[in-house]
Amino acid sequence: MPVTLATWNINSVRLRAGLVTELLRQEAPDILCLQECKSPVDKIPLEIFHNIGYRHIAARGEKGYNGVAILSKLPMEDAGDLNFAKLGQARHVAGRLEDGTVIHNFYVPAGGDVPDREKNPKFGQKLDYVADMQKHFGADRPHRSILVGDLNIAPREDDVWSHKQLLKVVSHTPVETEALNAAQEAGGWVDVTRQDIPDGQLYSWWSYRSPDWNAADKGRRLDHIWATPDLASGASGSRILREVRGWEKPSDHAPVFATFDI
DNA sequence: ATGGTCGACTTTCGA
Repeated sequence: MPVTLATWNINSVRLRAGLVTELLRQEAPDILCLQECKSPVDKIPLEIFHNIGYRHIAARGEKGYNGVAILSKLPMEDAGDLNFAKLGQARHVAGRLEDGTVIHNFYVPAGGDVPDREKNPKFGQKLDYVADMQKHFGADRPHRSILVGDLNIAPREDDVWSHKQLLKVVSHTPVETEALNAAQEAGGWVDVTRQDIPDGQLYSWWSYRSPDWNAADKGRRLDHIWATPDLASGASGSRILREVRGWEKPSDHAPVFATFDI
Protein backbone atom coordinates (compact mmCIF):
# COMPACT_ATOMS: atom_id res chain seq x y z
CA MET A 1 0.00 0.00 0.00
CA PRO A 2 1.46 3.40 -0.96
CA VAL A 3 1.79 5.71 2.03
CA THR A 4 2.64 9.37 1.42
CA LEU A 5 4.40 11.18 4.20
CA ALA A 6 5.35 14.84 4.57
CA THR A 7 7.54 16.80 7.00
CA TRP A 8 7.16 20.53 7.61
CA ASN A 9 8.67 22.98 10.07
CA ILE A 10 5.52 25.04 10.65
CA ASN A 11 6.97 27.78 12.94
CA SER A 12 3.88 28.01 15.19
CA VAL A 13 1.11 25.52 14.55
CA ARG A 14 -1.50 27.80 16.13
CA LEU A 15 -0.66 30.82 13.95
CA ARG A 16 -0.53 28.61 10.86
CA ALA A 17 -3.28 26.05 11.51
CA GLY A 18 -4.97 27.40 8.37
CA LEU A 19 -1.89 26.69 6.27
CA VAL A 20 -1.67 23.17 7.69
CA THR A 21 -5.28 22.42 6.71
CA GLU A 22 -4.65 23.98 3.28
CA LEU A 23 -1.73 21.59 2.71
CA LEU A 24 -3.69 18.60 4.03
CA ARG A 25 -6.66 19.39 1.75
CA GLN A 26 -4.52 20.03 -1.36
CA GLU A 27 -1.98 17.23 -1.02
CA ALA A 28 -3.69 14.79 1.35
CA PRO A 29 -0.57 13.03 2.64
CA ASP A 30 -1.37 10.02 4.81
CA ILE A 31 0.98 11.35 7.49
CA LEU A 32 2.23 14.88 8.26
CA CYS A 33 5.11 15.47 10.67
CA LEU A 34 5.38 19.00 12.08
CA GLN A 35 8.21 20.73 13.92
CA GLU A 36 8.44 24.03 15.82
CA CYS A 37 4.80 23.85 16.84
CA LYS A 38 5.66 26.33 19.62
CA SER A 39 2.68 25.17 21.65
CA PRO A 40 1.73 22.94 24.57
CA VAL A 41 0.00 19.84 23.16
CA ASP A 42 -3.32 20.77 24.79
CA LYS A 43 -3.38 24.08 22.90
CA ILE A 44 -2.78 22.59 19.42
CA PRO A 45 -6.08 22.83 17.47
CA LEU A 46 -6.20 19.06 17.00
CA GLU A 47 -9.99 18.98 16.39
CA ILE A 48 -9.47 20.87 13.10
CA PHE A 49 -7.10 18.16 11.85
CA HIS A 50 -9.29 15.41 13.27
CA ASN A 51 -12.28 16.77 11.37
CA ILE A 52 -10.52 16.50 8.00
CA GLY A 53 -9.47 12.90 8.57
CA TYR A 54 -6.28 13.09 10.63
CA ARG A 55 -7.59 11.27 13.68
CA HIS A 56 -4.34 9.78 14.99
CA ILE A 57 -1.91 12.09 16.76
CA ALA A 58 1.42 11.77 18.55
CA ALA A 59 2.78 15.04 19.87
CA ARG A 60 5.12 16.63 22.40
CA GLY A 61 5.00 20.31 23.22
CA GLU A 62 6.16 23.13 25.41
CA LYS A 63 5.09 26.72 25.78
CA GLY A 64 6.57 28.97 23.13
CA TYR A 65 9.46 26.83 21.90
CA ASN A 66 10.18 23.62 19.98
CA GLY A 67 7.35 21.10 19.78
CA VAL A 68 6.76 18.18 17.38
CA ALA A 69 3.60 16.46 16.16
CA ILE A 70 2.65 13.58 13.86
CA LEU A 71 -0.81 13.74 12.29
CA SER A 72 -1.98 10.53 10.61
CA LYS A 73 -4.98 9.34 8.63
CA LEU A 74 -3.76 5.78 9.21
CA PRO A 75 -4.11 4.11 12.60
CA MET A 76 -0.99 5.07 14.59
CA GLU A 77 0.00 4.72 18.22
CA ASP A 78 2.31 6.95 20.21
CA ALA A 79 5.71 5.21 20.33
CA GLY A 80 7.38 7.49 22.86
CA ASP A 81 10.06 10.13 22.72
CA LEU A 82 13.83 10.44 22.99
CA ASN A 83 15.63 12.98 25.17
CA PHE A 84 18.93 13.38 23.34
CA ALA A 85 21.68 15.59 24.84
CA LYS A 86 19.58 15.57 28.03
CA LEU A 87 17.95 18.81 26.94
CA GLY A 88 14.49 17.92 28.24
CA GLN A 89 12.89 19.75 25.32
CA ALA A 90 10.08 18.70 22.95
CA ARG A 91 12.31 17.75 20.02
CA HIS A 92 11.26 14.18 19.22
CA VAL A 93 8.19 12.00 19.06
CA ALA A 94 7.68 8.62 17.46
CA GLY A 95 4.59 6.93 16.04
CA ARG A 96 3.96 3.29 15.16
CA LEU A 97 1.65 2.15 12.36
CA GLU A 98 -0.39 -1.05 12.56
CA ASP A 99 2.16 -3.03 10.52
CA GLY A 100 4.94 -2.03 12.94
CA THR A 101 6.50 0.74 10.84
CA VAL A 102 8.00 3.35 13.15
CA ILE A 103 8.13 7.07 12.28
CA HIS A 104 10.64 9.27 14.13
CA ASN A 105 9.96 13.00 13.97
CA PHE A 106 12.92 15.20 15.03
CA TYR A 107 13.58 18.88 15.57
CA VAL A 108 17.37 19.11 15.98
CA PRO A 109 18.66 22.21 17.86
CA ALA A 110 19.53 25.08 15.51
CA GLY A 111 22.81 25.69 17.34
CA GLY A 112 23.05 29.48 17.60
CA ASP A 113 25.18 31.75 15.44
CA VAL A 114 28.80 30.98 16.39
CA PRO A 115 30.11 27.56 15.30
CA ASP A 116 32.31 27.06 18.37
CA ARG A 117 31.17 25.05 21.39
CA GLU A 118 33.55 26.95 23.71
CA LYS A 119 32.05 30.33 22.84
CA ASN A 120 28.51 29.14 22.15
CA PRO A 121 26.96 26.42 24.33
CA LYS A 122 24.04 26.06 21.90
CA PHE A 123 26.42 24.80 19.23
CA GLY A 124 27.77 22.21 21.66
CA GLN A 125 24.21 21.09 22.45
CA LYS A 126 23.52 20.65 18.74
CA LEU A 127 26.64 18.51 18.27
CA ASP A 128 25.78 16.50 21.39
CA TYR A 129 22.26 15.97 20.09
CA VAL A 130 23.45 14.61 16.74
CA ALA A 131 26.08 12.47 18.50
CA ASP A 132 23.27 10.93 20.56
CA MET A 133 21.35 10.19 17.35
CA GLN A 134 24.43 8.32 16.14
CA LYS A 135 24.84 6.46 19.42
CA HIS A 136 21.18 5.54 19.80
CA PHE A 137 20.51 4.21 16.29
CA GLY A 138 23.98 2.69 16.04
CA ALA A 139 23.45 0.63 19.20
CA ASP A 140 19.95 -0.50 18.22
CA ARG A 141 19.83 -0.62 14.43
CA PRO A 142 16.31 0.16 13.25
CA HIS A 143 14.23 -1.75 10.70
CA ARG A 144 11.05 -0.72 8.88
CA SER A 145 11.60 2.80 10.16
CA ILE A 146 11.36 6.33 8.80
CA LEU A 147 13.19 9.32 10.28
CA VAL A 148 12.10 12.81 9.28
CA GLY A 149 12.34 16.35 10.50
CA ASP A 150 14.11 19.65 10.64
CA LEU A 151 17.63 18.37 11.22
CA ASN A 152 19.01 21.94 10.93
CA ILE A 153 21.99 20.68 8.89
CA ALA A 154 22.43 20.86 5.10
CA PRO A 155 24.90 18.02 4.53
CA ARG A 156 25.79 18.22 0.83
CA GLU A 157 27.49 20.93 -1.22
CA ASP A 158 24.39 21.12 -3.40
CA ASP A 159 22.13 21.40 -0.33
CA VAL A 160 23.12 25.07 0.05
CA TRP A 161 23.20 28.05 -2.31
CA SER A 162 26.96 28.49 -1.85
CA HIS A 163 29.06 25.74 -0.33
CA LYS A 164 32.10 28.00 -0.05
CA GLN A 165 30.26 30.92 1.54
CA LEU A 166 28.50 28.72 4.09
CA LEU A 167 31.41 26.60 5.30
CA LYS A 168 31.65 28.72 8.47
CA VAL A 169 27.92 29.26 8.83
CA VAL A 170 26.06 27.10 11.37
CA SER A 171 24.08 24.40 9.47
CA HIS A 172 26.82 23.67 6.92
CA THR A 173 30.11 23.59 8.88
CA PRO A 174 32.22 20.43 8.37
CA VAL A 175 31.87 19.41 12.02
CA GLU A 176 28.08 19.43 11.63
CA THR A 177 27.85 17.75 8.23
CA GLU A 178 30.31 15.05 9.35
CA ALA A 179 28.30 14.45 12.53
CA LEU A 180 25.06 14.13 10.57
CA ASN A 181 26.65 11.76 8.04
CA ALA A 182 27.99 9.66 10.93
CA ALA A 183 24.53 9.50 12.53
CA GLN A 184 22.98 8.52 9.19
CA GLU A 185 25.54 5.77 8.60
CA ALA A 186 25.37 4.42 12.17
CA GLY A 187 21.63 3.85 11.84
CA GLY A 188 21.88 2.52 8.30
CA TRP A 189 19.54 5.31 7.15
CA VAL A 190 19.05 6.09 3.47
CA ASP A 191 18.50 9.74 2.48
CA VAL A 192 15.27 9.15 0.55
CA THR A 193 15.06 12.68 -0.86
CA ARG A 194 18.50 12.37 -2.43
CA GLN A 195 17.85 8.78 -3.52
CA ASP A 196 14.97 10.14 -5.61
CA ILE A 197 16.55 13.48 -6.60
CA PRO A 198 20.30 12.74 -6.75
CA ASP A 199 21.47 15.76 -8.72
CA GLY A 200 21.24 19.50 -8.44
CA GLN A 201 20.63 22.23 -5.90
CA LEU A 202 17.81 21.36 -3.51
CA TYR A 203 16.53 23.55 -0.67
CA SER A 204 13.73 23.37 1.92
CA TRP A 205 14.35 26.62 3.83
CA TRP A 206 14.76 30.26 2.84
CA SER A 207 15.40 32.93 5.50
CA TYR A 208 12.71 35.48 6.33
CA ARG A 209 15.43 38.10 6.21
CA SER A 210 15.88 37.91 2.47
CA PRO A 211 13.62 40.61 0.93
CA ASP A 212 13.04 38.51 -2.18
CA TRP A 213 13.66 34.90 -1.12
CA ASN A 214 12.45 33.41 -4.39
CA ALA A 215 14.64 35.47 -6.74
CA ALA A 216 17.67 35.51 -4.42
CA ASP A 217 17.19 31.75 -3.83
CA LYS A 218 19.73 31.59 -1.01
CA GLY A 219 18.26 28.40 0.39
CA ARG A 220 19.42 25.42 2.39
CA ARG A 221 18.11 21.81 2.63
CA LEU A 222 17.56 21.51 6.37
CA ASP A 223 14.51 19.20 6.29
CA HIS A 224 15.03 15.53 5.59
CA ILE A 225 13.31 12.20 5.02
CA TRP A 226 15.39 9.14 5.81
CA ALA A 227 14.36 5.48 5.88
CA THR A 228 15.88 2.12 6.64
CA PRO A 229 16.87 0.18 3.47
CA ASP A 230 13.86 -2.17 3.68
CA LEU A 231 11.55 0.85 3.24
CA ALA A 232 13.85 3.04 1.15
CA SER A 233 13.90 0.39 -1.58
CA GLY A 234 10.19 1.00 -2.13
CA ALA A 235 10.29 4.80 -1.81
CA SER A 236 9.46 7.16 -4.65
CA GLY A 237 7.97 10.50 -5.57
CA SER A 238 10.13 12.73 -3.37
CA ARG A 239 9.48 16.44 -3.77
CA ILE A 240 9.82 19.73 -1.95
CA LEU A 241 6.79 22.01 -2.26
CA ARG A 242 8.66 25.26 -2.84
CA GLU A 243 5.47 27.14 -3.71
CA VAL A 244 4.24 26.70 -0.12
CA ARG A 245 7.08 29.02 0.99
CA GLY A 246 5.31 31.66 -1.11
CA TRP A 247 1.89 31.28 0.56
CA GLU A 248 0.55 34.18 2.64
CA LYS A 249 2.18 34.48 6.09
CA PRO A 250 4.35 31.42 5.35
CA SER A 251 6.66 29.33 7.43
CA ASP A 252 10.29 29.87 6.42
CA HIS A 253 10.39 26.10 5.61
CA ALA A 254 8.73 24.28 2.71
CA PRO A 255 7.20 20.81 3.22
CA VAL A 256 9.11 17.76 1.99
CA PHE A 257 7.21 14.71 0.66
CA ALA A 258 7.97 11.07 -0.08
CA THR A 259 5.88 7.98 -0.81
CA PHE A 260 6.60 4.52 0.63
CA ASP A 261 5.27 1.06 -0.11
CA ILE A 262 4.15 -0.11 3.33
C1' DA B 1 31.34 43.93 9.29
C1' DT B 2 26.39 44.52 9.55
C1' DG B 3 21.63 44.03 9.15
C1' DG B 4 17.99 42.05 7.39
C1' DT B 5 12.55 39.29 9.50
C1' DC B 6 9.74 36.48 11.98
C1' DG B 7 7.15 34.34 16.48
C1' DA B 8 6.74 34.13 21.16
C1' DC B 9 7.06 33.44 27.58
C1' DT B 10 7.51 40.57 23.57
C1' DT B 11 10.50 45.97 26.62
C1' DT B 12 14.33 40.33 24.59
C1' DC B 13 15.46 35.84 22.92
C1' DG B 14 15.61 32.10 19.66
C1' DA B 15 15.68 31.09 14.88
